[in-house]
This record gives sequence, C-alpha cells and structure tokens, in this order.
Amino acid sequence: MEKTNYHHGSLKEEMIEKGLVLINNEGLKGFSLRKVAAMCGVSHTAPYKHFKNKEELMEAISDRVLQSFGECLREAVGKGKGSPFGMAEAGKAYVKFMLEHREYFRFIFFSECKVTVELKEGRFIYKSGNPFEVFDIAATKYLQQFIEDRQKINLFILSMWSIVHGISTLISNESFKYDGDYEALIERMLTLEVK
Amino acid sequence: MEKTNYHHGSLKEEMIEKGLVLINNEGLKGFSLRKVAAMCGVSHTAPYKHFKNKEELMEAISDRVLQSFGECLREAVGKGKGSPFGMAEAGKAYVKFMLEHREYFRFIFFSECKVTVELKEGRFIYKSGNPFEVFDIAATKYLQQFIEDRQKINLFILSMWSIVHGISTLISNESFKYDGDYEALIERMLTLEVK
DNA sequence: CATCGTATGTTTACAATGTCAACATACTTG
DNA sequence: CAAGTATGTTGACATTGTAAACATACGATG
Repeated sequence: MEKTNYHHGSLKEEMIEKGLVLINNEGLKGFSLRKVAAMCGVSHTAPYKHFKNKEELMEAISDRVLQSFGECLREAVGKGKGSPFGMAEAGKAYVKFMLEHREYFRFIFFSECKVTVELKEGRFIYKSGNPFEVFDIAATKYLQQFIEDRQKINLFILSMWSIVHGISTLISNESFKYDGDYEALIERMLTLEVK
Repeated sequence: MEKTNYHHGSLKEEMIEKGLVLINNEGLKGFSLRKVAAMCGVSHTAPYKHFKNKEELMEAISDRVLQSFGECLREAVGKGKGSPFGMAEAGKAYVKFMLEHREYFRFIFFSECKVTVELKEGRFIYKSGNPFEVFDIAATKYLQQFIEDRQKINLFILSMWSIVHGISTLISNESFKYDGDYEALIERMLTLEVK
C-alpha cells in the first residue's frame, strides 16, 4: 500500500520493532538511534518526529518489553493455583524470562530504567504492569494464608524480588556462570529460601 | 618536582584517581576518557600511552574500587566473630558499601564488569579480591558449623549474594525506593531470610 | 476540487566522544 | 654525549545524538 516512500506510514511502530531486533543482534552497546533509523530505511533524524530523543525511544522499547515480561509473569503465577509456592513460581518465571531474553532484560534494567517501586508508609507503590507486580499478586494470593503480619509479608516480597533480580542481573551480566542447568539451580535456590 | 609540564610523571595513577572523582561527580553517563584526560591537564590521547583503550582505563578504575569494596567486606566479616550470622554481616556490608558509594557500585557492575564467579563441578571459582569472596569466607567460617551438605551451602551462599546484589542493584538503579532507613530494612530482610 | 496548514521526512551542520597516525619532547642508558 | 624509548601533542576521522532549515504529502476546509 506504500508507494510513495517519502512518508513511511508507521515509523513510530517500526522504530520500536526494529529497535527490538537491534537489541537482540547487537545488545545494549550496539544500540543506537541512527542504526534503528537506518533499519527502517529512513534518515537519521526522522525518528525525532516521533520521539523527543533517544531516551524516549528507549523508553518506548522498554515499555514493549515490559509488557511481554509482565504477561509471562502473570501467566506463570496464574498456573500455580493455590500452591503455597506461588511466590517461587513467580520468581522462577522472572529468571526464566531473563534466560530466554537476556538482551531485553539487560536493556530494561541497565539502560534508562523505568521500573520503579516505592515502599512508602508500609505499602508498595508501583504502576500496573511493573514486573514487580507479580510478587505482590502472588503474595496476596498465597502468602496471606500463612502470614498475617503485613510488614513481614512486605519483607518477604522484597526479598523474593531481590533474590531473583539479583541472580538474573548476575547471570545476564555474565558475572555468574554455572556449568549446569540454570533453571534447576534457581528452583533449588528458591525452594531453599522458602523452605 | 614537576617543572617541565611536558611529561606528566604519573599520569596512569592520576587518570585512575581523577576517574574516580569524575564518576562521583557525573556518574556513569558522564564518564568519558577525554574528560578524565582534561582533568589531568593532558591531551585527550595521552592516556593511550598507559591504557590500550577506554575499557582498559575503566577496568583499572574498577580494580581500584573493587579493592576498597573487598576491604570493607573482609573487615565486616572479620568483626562478627563466631556469630552464626556471619553471612548476614557480610550481606549488610555489601549493601552498605553500595549505599555509601552508589556511583562506584554502579560503575563496577553496570559498565564492563570484571566481577566473575563460576560455579563449576560443585565449587565456586573466582579471583581473590572478588567481592563474592566474602560470602565464601563467611560460609566456611560459620555456616559449616550448621550445615554439612556442601551443595546446600553453595545454594545458601549464592542466595545470599543474589539477595544483597539484587537489592543493591535495585536501589542504586533507583528502581526501588524506601521512605525509611535502608540499612534497617536490609537488616530485617537478611535476618528474615536466615531465620 | 483546489488550497493551505500540518504532520512527517530530508539535508546539513555541529559538538562530544573514542581512536589512530604522525610528530615532538624529554628521560635513560650505554 | 648520543641514541633509543617512553610519554605527550596535534590533527584527523568515524560514530553518535541533536538541532535548524527545508521539502513533501496528507487531510481538512472553503
């Protein structure tokens, strides 16, 4: 349908899609606005009609990744119905996403990061869709059956997030390497913690 | 002693020192080889006589940071003599270092990272001085008294590293914020986990 | 339907950065 | 002292982000 070539038609969307491809191929370091523009067959300043600057493009891409990240997590927790280890399921899904999409994981957390959670006056504050959400959900769904102390639950949630985010960060950063199956290792780590 | 100005005398060392200053002042994003060179009052290519490239300079700076990081950790674990919570002490020290040197922490882990640990054939492999070392030390010092299963100890060590690295990463990255005292929060998180 | 304003692209230019090559200076060692 | 080497400088270039000025096409309006 596009003959005229001058107006691209859906550059904003394609910038995001090609951006995802570039991240996959060249990682965080290789990512540049000009490369993405070139991949879209467009001049290097065209993107500025759709994004204020590079950071805004990166945020748009991050949002896209975070969306599918969130979907993976919600689905994983949805499966484990009533199991007391709903938290562990959430944690495993978190790490699994990183294992299957290392560059995406690095991108959302190692570049300008939009994932923000606040613990304020004893309550977690975050935007819906934030990957953290899955732990909060799992906690309300399972953990409250065993623990009533709200503060203790918060600590547990935060610990779970920390541990899975920690190991994910270490692995995706190549700071930690393992000669076995990562998922099995995580499984053991998490059930050890939950005991 | 330096009159002649042409030969700096100790540029390599000063590049590292001024690099640390720059990281403190402008963080990871503001760090550039040319800026550090300028801070040393030297042309922008002079550093290439001492460092192969920017990355090598960053590694030298990282090494310097890792050294003081390691000292903090070893000291912290050294203090808690015989306490079963030696691991928690190590963990608290890890996070404390991040809290007191956020930009350094970000630098060593978010740029070209030299911190590498391998779990191979049931044993941790890492270079001496690696911040991970403190957990291994604490484990041999305290944990072995309570747990004999080597694999379980490994999982515990890895979990401890993950949780403190995770929360450190989240905080230094501003992904997690808390309206109270961070150190107290960590304390509660770790003792909750150790239980 | 013609026109004009606006959305969307292009060209050109510039500054910051990493890096290389050619050259300059000073230290050191025989 | 002379020569060679270590250390600095100058100048150049490619890559990148970004801004300004200009070009084109789409769509609403008369």
